[in-house]
Amino acid sequence: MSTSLSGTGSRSAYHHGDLRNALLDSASALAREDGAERLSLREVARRAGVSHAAAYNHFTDKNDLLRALAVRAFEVLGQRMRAVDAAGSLELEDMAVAYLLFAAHHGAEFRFMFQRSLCMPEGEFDPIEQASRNAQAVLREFVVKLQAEGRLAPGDPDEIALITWSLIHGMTSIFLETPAFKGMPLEAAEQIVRSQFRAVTAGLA
Amino acid sequence: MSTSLSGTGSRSAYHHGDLRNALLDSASALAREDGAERLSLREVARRAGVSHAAAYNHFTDKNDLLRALAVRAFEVLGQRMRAVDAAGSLELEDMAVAYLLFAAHHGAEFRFMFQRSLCMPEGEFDPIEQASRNAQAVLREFVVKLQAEGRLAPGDPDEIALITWSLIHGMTSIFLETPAFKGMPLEAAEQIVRSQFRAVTAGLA
DNA sequence: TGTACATCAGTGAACGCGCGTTCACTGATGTAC
DNA sequence: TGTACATCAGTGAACGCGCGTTCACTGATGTAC
Repeated sequence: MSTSLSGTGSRSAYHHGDLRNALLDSASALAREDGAERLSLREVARRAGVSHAAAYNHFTDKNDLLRALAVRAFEVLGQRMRAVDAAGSLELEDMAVAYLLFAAHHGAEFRFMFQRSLCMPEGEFDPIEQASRNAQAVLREFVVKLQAEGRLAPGDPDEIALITWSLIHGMTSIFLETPAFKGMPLEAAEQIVRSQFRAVTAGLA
Repeated sequence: MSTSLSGTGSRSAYHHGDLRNALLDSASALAREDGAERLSLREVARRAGVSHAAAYNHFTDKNDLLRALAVRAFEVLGQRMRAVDAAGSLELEDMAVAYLLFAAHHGAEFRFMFQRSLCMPEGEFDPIEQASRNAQAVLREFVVKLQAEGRLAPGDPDEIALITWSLIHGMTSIFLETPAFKGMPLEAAEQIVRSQFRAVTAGLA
């Protein structure tokens, strides 16, 4: 994601090739280092090695960039979850772990994904909301599959997916935010999530 | 909390009486309205009806004010939890509900309490960490009491308190942050927390 | 293959703004005698 | 009870700063002929 779309690197520095994604990468790295709320567009551009005005060729304004960051993150999350499904998993806990791992590796984006006030939507159409729904749809499809396989009790898949999503999100938040868990090795967190999820799934099966 | 400590209101506007708490109240209200990350000291003072320099008679700088906000919030949370204990409760779920209600009513402070980057401690001594430990100590004492009463299996109370705290915090975070749950009536959230906690306690008893 | 030109995607100077912080000041209050 | 004075807790002007955004510009690239 941090490599240029031009691939060859033959583009001159002047015409960057994929400045849009490079800016998002810078924003993500800076958010990780300094905190999401201290992000400035000028610093993002500086880090991407470009003048601060250059960003306006790719985003209408600062909020647009931040929103794009959240949208791109939701797309990556969706990919990770789709990969779990495609790999033939039949366990909800695999989805939960995919979510956990994504959050652990993209803690900075995570803030923008769920804390709307950081990049207030302003308009009637909220692209982050749409991206969020797309990711949740992956979980819904997975729930439908598990029901078809008899791994999950029948019932409104929307409702089950919502509850499951919330549970996954909540458990992940604990590991990201609770001071006592922050330094925990990822493998240990993964094991806890798995055992909790087995208990829950037993209840839903 | 928004009333002056002087009580009588006889103090002139010039000598405010309890500007320190008034500033914290303003900060809390503004954080709720505009988002914690957009808080400015000048706006806080403006809202308290005072010049922006006045704040420096009560706080060394902006971060000091934000830290004090988090500390005060932890103290209130501790009081709420102590009240549950003092009322003779023998159920972990009562503590969980107290936590949930506190968070629901103090969502703005909640951010400062757990998101250290908003008011970076800077120094060797972190007053927020201390305040946090004080609040957690209340839960620990409660766990000890439940164990003495035979309501909870014996075991290291520190460990049990930590797990319980994390669970409470995680569940609360779900209700505060997950879009699907944000608009949920508080009573409904309370019922969910209670039923979840009964299940967990059954496992720990 | 060369040339003219439109377009794309950068640059850097400039703007106004609100911010955090400092400062000399002053009005209000409390205390000593 | 009055007066002198120290202290407390405000005021408002001023500072420098980094920010988001705009602008005229220009270099690099792609296309038509």
